[in-house]
Amino acid sequence: MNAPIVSPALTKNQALVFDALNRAEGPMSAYTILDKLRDHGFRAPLQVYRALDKLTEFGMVHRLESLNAFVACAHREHECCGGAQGHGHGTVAFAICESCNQVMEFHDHKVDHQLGDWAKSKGFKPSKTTIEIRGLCEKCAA
Amino acid sequence: MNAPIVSPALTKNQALVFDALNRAEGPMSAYTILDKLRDHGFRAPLQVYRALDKLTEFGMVHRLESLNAFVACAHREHECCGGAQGHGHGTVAFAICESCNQVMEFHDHKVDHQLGDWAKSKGFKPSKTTIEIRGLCEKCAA
DNA sequence: TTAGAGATGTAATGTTATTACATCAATTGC
DNA sequence: GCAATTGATGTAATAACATTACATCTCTAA
Ligand SMILES: [Zn+2]
Ligand SMILES: [Zn+2]
Ligand SMILES: [Zn+2]
Ligand SMILES: [Zn+2]
Repeated sequence: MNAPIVSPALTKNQALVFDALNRAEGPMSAYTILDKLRDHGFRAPLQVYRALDKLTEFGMVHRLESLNAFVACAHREHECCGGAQGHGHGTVAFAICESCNQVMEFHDHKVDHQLGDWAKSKGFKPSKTTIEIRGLCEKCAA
Repeated sequence: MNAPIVSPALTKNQALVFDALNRAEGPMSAYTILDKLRDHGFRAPLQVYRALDKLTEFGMVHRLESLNAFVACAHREHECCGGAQGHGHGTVAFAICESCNQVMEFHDHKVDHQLGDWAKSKGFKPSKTTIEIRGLCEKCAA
């Protein structure tokens, strides 16, 4: 099954974590989230990790592998390139500014299809694809 | 400066780590490498991390972000898509089998250029790009 | 010969993630 | 109503990954 099109009802902990990520300006580590939620009763890492697992499964949150951190989903496109991954669309990519920590989430058909073609040609069956560009955003590169 | 075309002379520790990675069938974590090299005098994680840093800088080793692990470079292509990254070629991508842990390293012009175009259009200056496809290799998917 | 740069050794610490086990709450079937 | 199941939660302990700090050591260039 793919992730549901409509966001599922969140549990209390999931809602707290999702809210924290939405308020944040950039990605946060699980332990940073934990610290932000201590006032709301969070005491242990597992409370955060469990919520993040579900939110990721729902496609509402993405994990940035090169940062060991998490961001709320920011994609604004229609469903496309439907596949086994993500929010019912194809692979998501991220551009991460190493100066201001801003993250841009985007989806690129051509990249997605090209990687899909490569996989097909090799008989490789993708389950999850990570694309992360580290560098400097326009503002910070100036 | 880009990485040198010719591999530089390696220090003793760098050579030991590189050799361990080349002998390995798949990616290894820094601590796994440490354990393999205890007989050769390695005692602390930092000895491994320092060597890995240099080898990565030389383009002889790649870090797999989604695994927190390292592989010896396996690319066999000519220099192309020259850029600020890697061994004098463009971005490298990896397909990682979650069943047998085999890793395929490849370079795809179209993907590279497409991501480069996206960056250009946004004024983003890439320093390092990570592309990792997790899934099942042909053999394991059968 | 001495000052600087780079490599090394070691210990301690910091950061990220998981395992194990107990408990609680909502749902289902009887 | 009342077990049985399922999923969410709480807590502690531990595992896995990575860095900081500091002391040597070696080579080389002035
Ligand atoms: Zn998204
Ligand atoms: Zn920036
Ligand atoms: Zn390579
Ligand atoms: Zn396989």
